[in-house]
Amino acid sequence: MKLLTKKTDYAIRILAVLTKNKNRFLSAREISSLQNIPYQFIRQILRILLQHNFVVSKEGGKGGFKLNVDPKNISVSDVIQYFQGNIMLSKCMFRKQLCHNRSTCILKKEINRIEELVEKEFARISIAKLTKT
Amino acid sequence: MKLLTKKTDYAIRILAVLTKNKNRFLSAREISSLQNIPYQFIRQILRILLQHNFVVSKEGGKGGFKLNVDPKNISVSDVIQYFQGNIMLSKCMFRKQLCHNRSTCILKKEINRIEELVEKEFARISIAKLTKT
DNA sequence: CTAACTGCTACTAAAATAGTATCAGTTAGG
DNA sequence: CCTAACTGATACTATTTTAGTAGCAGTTAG
Repeated sequence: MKLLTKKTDYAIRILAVLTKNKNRFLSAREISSLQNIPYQFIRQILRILLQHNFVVSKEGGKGGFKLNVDPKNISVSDVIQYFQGNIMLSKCMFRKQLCHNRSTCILKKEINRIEELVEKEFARISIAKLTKT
Repeated sequence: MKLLTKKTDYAIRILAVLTKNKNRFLSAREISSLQNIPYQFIRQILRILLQHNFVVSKEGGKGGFKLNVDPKNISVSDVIQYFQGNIMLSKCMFRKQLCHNRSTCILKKEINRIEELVEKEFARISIAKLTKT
């Protein structure tokens, strides 16, 4: 049961670090060494965070990344969305062949219910909450 | 977010079929065609179910597998245990390097909490419940 | 005796995750 | 106006996990 991949985990940690340094640009290199995340990997993650406007960037010397949203308004499930795809993806792939099989359908229903539960729980955890001392 | 692997999913479906045929031995071949599960794959899964005494087997012609427990007493999380390993495995792998980083620890704590929640939910779903018409 | 079974071991294939390399373009600061 | 320190973007490779296969030895009903 791996709820979060490393990418997601790193992304959250990056956002947490940026939250603690709201007012300046942190370079990929800097965050990488602060959090022990491989440099090239962090660059990839930062680009995704950038694309989804979680952060803004500044190019050139002394450039880097800065938070672009209120950490109260980013939840772990928002991050999951972009790094692991939609949290709710099991749409009864067995429908055609197997819905005559009642137990399969019930299982899918239960899984969906639990996935929703997980999603809600992650939605309640904001980056702000994680960085609160 | 994939809560169940195919192996687990199949295992549950196998147990459900066996529940519906409590009083006779079903061969791997039979279950395979009933549930559209690849034959060799199902054999693997059945062997694991056997090793953990979920089922008993009979060798030779007309042999096969039969449920060995009360389906009320098998939960989805029991099955997960054997096919996906312990549901609760994230033991703060970052402890050494990162627990000075408060946010990481809080995240781990939250993940653990959610994993526990998932485990409890799956524990409440028995095979009997899944096969109830 | 043999076809239909299971027991067991050891594979291969495919997909997802994790991590790397590299080049082009930007900019602060000497 | 050069250059070192940056980001933008693309395209890889490596590792791990999941999914599925092959095949032989031994058992048993008929």
